[in-house]
Order: sequence, then C-alpha cells, then structure tokens
Amino acid sequence: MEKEQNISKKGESGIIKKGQWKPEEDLILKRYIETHGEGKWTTVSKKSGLMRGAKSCRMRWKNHLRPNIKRGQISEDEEDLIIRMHKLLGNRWSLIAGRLPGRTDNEVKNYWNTHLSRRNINHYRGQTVITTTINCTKSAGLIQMNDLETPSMGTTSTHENCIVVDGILGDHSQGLHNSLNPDQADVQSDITTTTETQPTSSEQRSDAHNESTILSDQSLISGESDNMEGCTFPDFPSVDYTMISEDEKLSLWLSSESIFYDAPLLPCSDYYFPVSYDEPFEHNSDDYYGWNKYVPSWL
DNA sequence: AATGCAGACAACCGCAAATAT
DNA sequence: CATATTTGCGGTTGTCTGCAT
Repeated sequence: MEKEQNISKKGESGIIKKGQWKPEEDLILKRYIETHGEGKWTTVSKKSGLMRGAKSCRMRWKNHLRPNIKRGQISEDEEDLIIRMHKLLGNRWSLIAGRLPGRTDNEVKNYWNTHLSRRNINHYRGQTVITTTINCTKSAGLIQMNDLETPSMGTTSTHENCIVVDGILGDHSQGLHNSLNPDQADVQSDITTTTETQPTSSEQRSDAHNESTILSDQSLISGESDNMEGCTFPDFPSVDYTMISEDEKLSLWLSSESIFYDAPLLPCSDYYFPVSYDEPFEHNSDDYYGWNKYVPSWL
C-alpha cells in the first residue's frame, strides 16, 4: 500500500498540510495555544506556522493535545455508560462524551462503531421484527408510554414474545406507575406501526433500527428533542427537581443502577416483536407485571 | 517473507448553528 | 437585520497494525 503522509494541497493562504500529525507539529500547536489561548482557530492556522487548516488544528487540540485527555482502554464502567447513554441519546457523541471525563466525542464514536455497534446488531440478527412507535406522552415527570395494550400487561401469547429493545428506562414501580398518571399528560402523539421483513444482513437490520429511532424521536418529543430538552427523568423521592439542572437530573438518573440498570432506555420507544422467539425471558424483577418481564436475558 | 484482510483509531469533510461584523 | 466567519457535530474515509494465509 502506498503510504503518503502529510499530503498537501493548495489552500487560500498557500499549502495546507493534511494527514497524520507529527510530534513536532503537536509541540508547535501546544506552545501556540499555551501562549495565545484556545480558540480563534483560523488565526492559529495562519499564525502558528503549522500550515494546517483551522479545523485540523482544532481537532488535534480537542482530541489529543488539550489537558486532561484520558488515553488508553475504555473501562467496563465507561463502556456500560456509553451503551446506556447511546440508548438514551442516540448518536449524540459529544453529549455522551461529556459524561465521560477525559474522553472525546471522536473516541466514543470510534469505540461505539468498532466495539459496540456490532455487538448490538448481533443481538437482533435473524429475528423478524415488527417495529411499533409507541404512543407517547411528554409530561413534567417522564416521557410516557401510554398505549400499554400494545403490548398490554396481559398474559396472552403475543405478549410472551415481546421484546423491549429501546423502550422507556425505568422499572414498573419507579417509572410506569408515574407514567400512567393521567394528570401528567399534556402532549400526545399518534401511534405508528411499521412491519420489518426478515433482515438479510446485519447492515439492513441496523438501518431499520436507525430509521425507527428517528421516527420515534420525532413523534416522541414533537421536535423538542435537542440536547436534554424533552428528556425527562424518573422521580427520586429525596430530590427537589425544581432545584437542579437537567444535566444533574441525568447524572442522578444514570447513577441509579440499582433501580434502572436492567431496564431498557428512553427515548427510543420502539418495540420489536419477534415472530418466533423461543427463548424464555428472564424474570429479573420481583415485579411480575413490570417491564422487566419483557426483557430477555441478553438485554 | 510477502501478501491480503480486518479491526482500530485518527483525520477529513460537509453541514448547520452560533457568533461576529 | 443581513451577511460573513467561526465553531461544533456527526458521518465517512484514510492509515496503521496485527494476524492469517
């Protein structure tokens, strides 16, 4: 393979270097920023003598050179958090990275793409699925799932085959009792149901999942899904929610493993109903009628 | 030893939002 | 207020490295 490092091209202000950064370039950039401060990347590009584009300088600093960057293996705790955050937020890498001190969005994104996405896809491979965007209600307390007849908490065979892949986070006692309170309802969206055919490859399955995630985002929060706005969190008895930020609520929520760890996550309210799924589900909750009833052991 | 392949990570690019002029 | 510039994000591509053949 032909290796061509630091390919150059003509830019507006002369040659712009591309490709891998060399240690001496790192040093120049680091010293420049230590002297002049972070930001003004076009100025950095022009005045540092690096002959690198503004974006390239910014990216190099942000992802590799700035202080407190954590290098090395992603720990199990970090991986766990990435998975849970991704279920919650989707591909919002900068938001996810924001919860992992020292990790960058690029690193989280790469880790997801190389280590985690494939693993998740394998879970779904070979299953025929019907995707339902559940009827949801946004309230002061939770994003709610109102249409619990689909699937209902009943005992028919259909429900036995239900897998919640990306449902609401929270077990029955903590989340859904609250969510069923009609007083909290204010915005309601329609139910949309789509049927997926048997996926022929993991890629197709992935695409289907992405599509349904988008659908549910739209119907869920009526276009208010940016950042944490529109994402609301379960109640903790000892917390005065009027006194803390959305970010702090998220921290609290994510730290409550004992309550929520095994439950699926919001806001992707897609349900997958395998036509044939013979493995018994694990009753990993004392609350027989809770969501965990529908969570298979691998989730 | 040479080659091909796949995984992992770094870097680039296009676009949109935010900010400055 | 309109336009230009800068910044940030996420998808994609490129490069390196280790392993299998």
